Amino acid sequence: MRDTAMGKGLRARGLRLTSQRLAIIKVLLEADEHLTPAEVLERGAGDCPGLGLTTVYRTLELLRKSGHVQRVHLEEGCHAYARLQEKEGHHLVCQGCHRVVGFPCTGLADLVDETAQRTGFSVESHLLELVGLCPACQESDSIECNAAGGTGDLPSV
Amino acid sequence: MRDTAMGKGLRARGLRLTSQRLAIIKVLLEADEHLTPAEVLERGAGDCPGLGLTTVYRTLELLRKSGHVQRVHLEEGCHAYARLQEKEGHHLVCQGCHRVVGFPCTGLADLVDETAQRTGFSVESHLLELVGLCPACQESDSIECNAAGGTGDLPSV
DNA sequence: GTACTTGCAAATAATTTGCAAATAT
DNA sequence: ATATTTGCAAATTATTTGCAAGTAC
Repeated sequence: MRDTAMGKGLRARGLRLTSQRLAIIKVLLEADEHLTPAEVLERGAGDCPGLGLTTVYRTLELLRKSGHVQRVHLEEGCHAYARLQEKEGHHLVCQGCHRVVGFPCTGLADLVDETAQRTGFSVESHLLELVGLCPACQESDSIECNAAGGTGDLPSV
Repeated sequence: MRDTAMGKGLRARGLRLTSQRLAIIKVLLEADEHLTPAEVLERGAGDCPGLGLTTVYRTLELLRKSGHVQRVHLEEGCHAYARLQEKEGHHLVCQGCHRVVGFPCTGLADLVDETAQRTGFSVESHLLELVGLCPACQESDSIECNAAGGTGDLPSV
């Protein structure tokens, strides 16, 4: 863990690599899904007994600030975390198993430019999140392995 | 208010148009920014004294389910609400004054299709939010009319 | 008249902070 | 050796729920 991008990222900022932080990084690297702080705690406690929720919150925030982890925004229950998996990470989230796959945001530039021109806004960043079903969850008859449920009960986007 | 899309939307669902709901709808229609439930309460209380926060939460949720209002996701302090302003609403949010402008998501289809093919996911919906500065806030020297502050202190997307 | 709504108060859940003890470097 | 980090407990903040009273239709 010490030599991962996350580990190096922390050191580069003059931060210390404690056993707690290493355990949290390990959890994030091994997870395919987005995780809440409580879930990170649960998994991390395996490697690091006595790990505290406060530390998890603080470490996730450090990793977010150094750009290694990103918040995943969900209609219900916001603020889960997932690591960035490819350059320029945006997230593709599975409704069934919560797996998160990153993808680059190429192809968005035109839309952003056009919108910026039309509105006069200067666009500094963007958040793009696709929601759907991963191959495995499509097969296993939709949402049966599900946890977070649907998005609502009427039309939306 | 009774004849607005929001008002009709509620009636269409067999819901009643109470003074509280009308006041909340008015607040949303008159706001250019995204608002937290507490802010909606504060403004709505002008028209409807005694309006309760519980009612605001419940009404925003009803409007969200009927597709007239959407949650705006922010890195810090998620879960503000803004009305949908154009078809297929996505949001362009001003960091300075929190104004929210909607825009249609045309141009995203290719990216979505390509990503779906590459990953095998079936994509059911997406969340796109652009963040930047509106024309007014660009002039008045960036973030001076600001409230929510920056996004962090290191690189990100 | 009746079913839907409201607002209060209380319950829950999520997140942050103060601080003394522990620890990485 | 020392500044950073931890974890507890407590404080905050956000959101939800039960329920009797009120109200739109």
